[in-house]
Amino acid sequence: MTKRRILVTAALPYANGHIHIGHLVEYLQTDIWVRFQKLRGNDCRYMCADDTHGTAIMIRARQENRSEEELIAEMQAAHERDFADFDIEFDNYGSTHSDENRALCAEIWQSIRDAGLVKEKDVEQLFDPEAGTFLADRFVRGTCPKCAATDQPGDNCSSCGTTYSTAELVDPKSTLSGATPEVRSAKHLFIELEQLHEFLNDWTQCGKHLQPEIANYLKGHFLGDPLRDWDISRPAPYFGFEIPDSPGNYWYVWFDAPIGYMASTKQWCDRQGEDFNDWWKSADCEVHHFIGKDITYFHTLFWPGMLKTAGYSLPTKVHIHGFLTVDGEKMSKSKGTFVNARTYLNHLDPNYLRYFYAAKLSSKVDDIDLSLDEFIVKVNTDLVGKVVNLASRSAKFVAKVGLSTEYPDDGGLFDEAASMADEIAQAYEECNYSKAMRLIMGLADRANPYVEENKPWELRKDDEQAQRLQDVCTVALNLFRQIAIYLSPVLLKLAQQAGELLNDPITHWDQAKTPLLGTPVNKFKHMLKRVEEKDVQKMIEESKEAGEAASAAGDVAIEDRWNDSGEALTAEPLAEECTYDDFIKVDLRVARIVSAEHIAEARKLLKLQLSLGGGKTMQVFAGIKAAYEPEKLVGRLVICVANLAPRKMKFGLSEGMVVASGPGGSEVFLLSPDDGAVPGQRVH
RNA sequence: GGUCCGGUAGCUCAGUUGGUUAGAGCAGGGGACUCAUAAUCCCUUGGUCGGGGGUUCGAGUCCCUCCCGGACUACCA
Repeated sequence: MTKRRILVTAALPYANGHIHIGHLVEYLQTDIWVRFQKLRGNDCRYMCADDTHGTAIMIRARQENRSEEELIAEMQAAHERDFADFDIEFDNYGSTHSDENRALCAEIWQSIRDAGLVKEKDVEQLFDPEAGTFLADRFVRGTCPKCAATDQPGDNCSSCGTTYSTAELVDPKSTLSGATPEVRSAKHLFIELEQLHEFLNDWTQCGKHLQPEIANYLKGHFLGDPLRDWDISRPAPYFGFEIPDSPGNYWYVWFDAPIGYMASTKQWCDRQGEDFNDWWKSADCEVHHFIGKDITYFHTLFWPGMLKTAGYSLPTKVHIHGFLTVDGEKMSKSKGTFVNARTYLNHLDPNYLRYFYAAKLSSKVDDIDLSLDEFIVKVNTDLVGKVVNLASRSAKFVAKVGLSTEYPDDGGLFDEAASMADEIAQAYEECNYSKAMRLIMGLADRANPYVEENKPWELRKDDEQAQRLQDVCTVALNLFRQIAIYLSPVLLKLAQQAGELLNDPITHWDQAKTPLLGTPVNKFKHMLKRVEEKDVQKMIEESKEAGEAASAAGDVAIEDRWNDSGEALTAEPLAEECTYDDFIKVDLRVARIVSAEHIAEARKLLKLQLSLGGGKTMQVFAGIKAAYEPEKLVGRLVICVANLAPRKMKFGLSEGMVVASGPGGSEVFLLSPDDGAVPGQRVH
């Protein structure tokens, strides 16, 4: 087989936060793939870097009163430690804030200019006069222009869900300084992606570069219409690279981040004496990107467009994975399931997570779930009970004599496992690790009965059976070694231990084809501890404490025996102060729901008739369908906004709103007055 | 509402181009063994393959339709 040259990247972690177990899905998925390729003898290189630019980094550095460089250096060191401790091994780990990246950005930019893809447009954006900076959407909060909810983010309303531009916000405030931002016009540079539409259509739809569901998604959501211009610049001040031919403007972080893949490769090439063009401008070299589904659009439209225009290799494949849930839910700081890599390492062996993720990952974009109970059971039964057990139950019987010099008759077990090498390899190659793990565990399931049937513990009692004993253990240890080879992309430590035990290092996939014979066998050393439930709990507890500390930071906690989580407050911080006059503008009334009905076509809305008493009624559409059965609402009292300007909705006129708390969906909680209140009473 | 992906044993899933009585691991029940990290081995309970139609000699597998779950995406006062 010819040796493939393969360049692999994982998405660059942002320098604004620590690595957590959600990130690790990707870095482990990629690391396993790279280790597999290397084990097969391919010339495969794993490149990554910290993503360091953007407003968020600039702001944080300011808040911490230090330079951006200091901040990103510290974060990068932390990232690299976390990765290394999870046995994630990069051939080069760089930074987007590097000379190599700056040079490559300039070169690619020039190509894009030369191709006539760049145009200038004025953009109105909010500017913070006190902080002296333009504000990205998330640094502005204000009143929703549609529903008048206060303290809403700059790009969409968390109350009514409307999306809008920051310039449309009513009474906007900068979250940096609290100042009222001014609308300022600034020149921005855009890439006219539409000029590459036909190319992108072909590239995304040809069936080779993307998973089918992703190709479909792009076709449905983007490629059906003209592609929008991509706003690629940000005016100063901005932490990043200034655009050489446009002083005062900086490349938007999403321009220079993927180029960071190349810059990291460049560093490696310079160090190794390799030719950069062999990796990025060669038809003989495959380029594989591993990313999460959240950044699909940058990697499947902009990035191929940039590479194409600049004359570099296009990605051979973009492998896209889903998100991690823990016990079926989004990771949650208050539940302690938002676990940082370091917190995990404080309590558990990284190999557990490597194996568990491998057992769960497929080539689909589906989210994967880390069920903590399943995690414990799976790791213990598969790795300890089935795999390691094979070695630990047979090694000591041959510690003195070593392995037999001829491979004994094992009923075809070894050959059978050897013949599965291609099928297992294929599963790894396709990123279908769950299938690979299933096949490998099947081998362990066949190996243990062999030991059982041949009873080495009885053979050792009879000196005349010494040869037979050695043979049986030779078989068991060779079956164990085969499994360790197949698992070595996932569990390199186990492969190392197997190599040490049998005095023959595992370095190549094909070692699984030939039994190991005649080598000495070392004293068996414990290979993998069982997962203890209490350690998992301690990890969750530590994460929970960290989450609580973060949300309580800045607030003086008074004694609170209910110990309510700070999550709700964090999700939706307090609005700015208002006056009594402001408050009384809103006429809140007690109302009785006199009818409530489903609207078949509406997913979130119920149609309500509210009575304020005396025959006065109002029709209200409320987004509570997922939380309440209409028949259970009829008759109850609620609080409504009675003087809200009526609004025409898809299903009719809504004349007010009922007030409720909660994040939305099925988590909506209507307010009720205490007993005694009657419809029509005003809330003061 | 649109697009896409799923719905197979209590749980996690496998079921190749439609082809014998639908499988595995785990969990549950019973037994055995003691070399091994209370690991292992044997036996065993358990499924109208989401529902209903259709195509076919034959459907978990193909077609239609409905129901349910998830993801993305409108709208959601």
